Amino acid sequence: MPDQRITLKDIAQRVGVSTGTVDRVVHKRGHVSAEIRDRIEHAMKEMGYAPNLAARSLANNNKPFRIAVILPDYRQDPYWAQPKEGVERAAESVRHYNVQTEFFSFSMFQPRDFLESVDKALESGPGAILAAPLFLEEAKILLNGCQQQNIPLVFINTDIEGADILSYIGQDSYQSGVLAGRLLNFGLSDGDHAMLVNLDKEVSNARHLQDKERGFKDYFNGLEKKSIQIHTAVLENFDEPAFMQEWAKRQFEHIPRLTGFFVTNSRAYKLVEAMDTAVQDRVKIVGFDLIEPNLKLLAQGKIRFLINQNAWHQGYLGILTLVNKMLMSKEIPRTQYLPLDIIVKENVEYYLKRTLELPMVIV
Amino acid sequence: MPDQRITLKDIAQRVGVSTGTVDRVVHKRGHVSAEIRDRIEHAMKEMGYAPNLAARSLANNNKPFRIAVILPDYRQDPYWAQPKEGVERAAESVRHYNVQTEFFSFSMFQPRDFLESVDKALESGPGAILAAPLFLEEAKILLNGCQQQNIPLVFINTDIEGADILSYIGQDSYQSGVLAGRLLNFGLSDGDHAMLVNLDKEVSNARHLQDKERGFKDYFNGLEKKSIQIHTAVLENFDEPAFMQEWAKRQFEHIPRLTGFFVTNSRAYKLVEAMDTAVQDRVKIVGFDLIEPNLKLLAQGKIRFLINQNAWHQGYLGILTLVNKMLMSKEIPRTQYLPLDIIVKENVEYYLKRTLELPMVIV
DNA sequence: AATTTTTCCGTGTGCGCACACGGCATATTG
DNA sequence: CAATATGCCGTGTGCGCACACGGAAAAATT
Repeated sequence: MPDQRITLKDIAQRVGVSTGTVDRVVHKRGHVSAEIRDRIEHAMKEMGYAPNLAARSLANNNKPFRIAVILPDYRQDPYWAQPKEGVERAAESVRHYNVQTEFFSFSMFQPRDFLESVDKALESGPGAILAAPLFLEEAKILLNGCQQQNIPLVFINTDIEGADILSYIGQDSYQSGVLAGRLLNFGLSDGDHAMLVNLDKEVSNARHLQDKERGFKDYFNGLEKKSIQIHTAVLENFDEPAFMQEWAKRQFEHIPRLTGFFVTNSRAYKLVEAMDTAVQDRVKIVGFDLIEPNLKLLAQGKIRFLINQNAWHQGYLGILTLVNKMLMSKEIPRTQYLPLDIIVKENVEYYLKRTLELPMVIV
Repeated sequence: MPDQRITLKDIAQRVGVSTGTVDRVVHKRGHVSAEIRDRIEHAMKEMGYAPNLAARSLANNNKPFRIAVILPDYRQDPYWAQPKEGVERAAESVRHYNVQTEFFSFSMFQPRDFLESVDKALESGPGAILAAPLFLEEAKILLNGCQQQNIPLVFINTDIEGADILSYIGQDSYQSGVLAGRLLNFGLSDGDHAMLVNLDKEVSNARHLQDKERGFKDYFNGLEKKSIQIHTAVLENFDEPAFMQEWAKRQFEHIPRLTGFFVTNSRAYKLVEAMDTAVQDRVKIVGFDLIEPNLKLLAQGKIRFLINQNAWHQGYLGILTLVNKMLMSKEIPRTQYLPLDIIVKENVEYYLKRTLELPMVIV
């Protein structure tokens, strides 16, 4: 590694031009003859020039970079507080670069509300947009708007196949289903029944839920030694305790050997609440996400495993990705899968801490 | 959040002094009257001053910050390639700050060699030191040296209780033992026997191995429903296949229901290699770390679980911690526990990727 | 009281980069 | 051929901070 950093001036001296000319080449701002441009580019390669990002950000410090963040309202679902906090943390740590964030929240079951937020966000004339595109059709409006105004866009939580975005940050839904199968399987015996439970309202419009289901079933189909029968349920009324309890009771009557559940989103706690205490201790449940009600049940042993979707990091990385691209001119991969953390009572502590004391210098 | 960032100049104008005076207060360099110092400090709090780190690093850019890195030779043990790579990656990403790293490797079973590296490192006059203090007694020499020369020190992998260092970065050894117990327990039935295996040469001098053992045993002692008997083995000759095979054979003769193993470091693969194929498929093994030979056996199902010690991140965070402290004046916690990632075949992929495509911005 | 020392504070420069501005050539036009 | 336009390039300034330097005032010494 080179001992001394190469600067614009070094390149300029080597080629015999001024720093201004080198700068024009670096930023492809034209007004440089082809010959000199070639010589400069050649020298940059040869000497291994890399811009000093600190200096660059200093020189750019006058103009703010505003990022519009479109996320569901966290008051409707505690899950969405996590990406929000990640965004805030990231924003805090890139404030030196004059990065500003503005939130546009929407009601997570109302596509129209999402569209409204999209409009507001676009009208605010942002330098970039970070969004969780929960609704497939409505997300296309957002995609169009960004394309027309040439605004870079990052998706978190939900990807849209073929969408022309800067990057998707989230998990591999299919594989998380497979993993859930594997984890649930630890607690099941040959001949047991397991059930996949969707506690959501837009399942048919939510690709990632379908992917999880596919992965889950594929895992059990691939088993050789055991035979586990899989059932599926979609419950849109997950917010009505009476209904849920009635439903749960019926399931155990119909399926005596029903011993495992996989809840495909962060609402596993709602399933637990629908069961009698005795049943809670008997069944094995695998769910998602480190939100408060789930954590409590994990500690009590009523939820066996949680898979961490790293929602906090989705927000955090989302902001950093945009900053990297727009301010640092770094290349960004189209898909950034976050790990599928397996959480049990014995290791949960360290995942909770992590979001608080993250490194501050990030690279 | 304030729209416009507060600068030294703002403070200076407000108080009615020059930026130089404010700067002296910021850096506690003295030569400022008590009254003006108070007024400046007051103004800084009131206006919410935070230094522009980019500008600070620019202004400091002339003097390199050299970090000496004292790690075991990775050619003796693939595990140690991981922190090394983490260090290199971090070094690469803070090169803008004129940070330089120099490696001083030592033979991991020879305390004398460690001391030699310590001497060399100290003589090189580094701005900070990152070390893995494998040997308790010898590490104290390092501690003394750093204290005398006032060199900030970060430990990874192994902590030393009460040591006056900037920070320890690694895992909670005790808890990783508990977690290993929990994971192994999935595959054990009432009456089974399990064995904790130390494949190492300095066990009595290695606190973290003892902590893991304690955690592991505590877990099984706390079980209510099952009764699992725990055995312990220390094998210093883990590098002699003939010896290992002979040893393994004897164990199964003596303990017919021996079905689970917990290998307390990254050498689980050496245990597997000591067994017949049929036995390999029957026993349940929990080990540590995502190194090549382990990964292969994990994919084959011959290792059930790996606990990720996040060795790569230990190196990575180690460097960032020092940079944060010394160049950014950030406060650093004495202990930075990394999560205990549970790795199975179904989620291993994302942990391997993560080290390659980490975020890139600097703060 | 004159000098020296000490205390305290302002000024100036540079870090590497971005970009506006202006100037010198050469090309274009009447 | 003069006048204007255009392409190319150098110069200068500022971003916010760190720190060396020097000067003025106050304190201590002779």
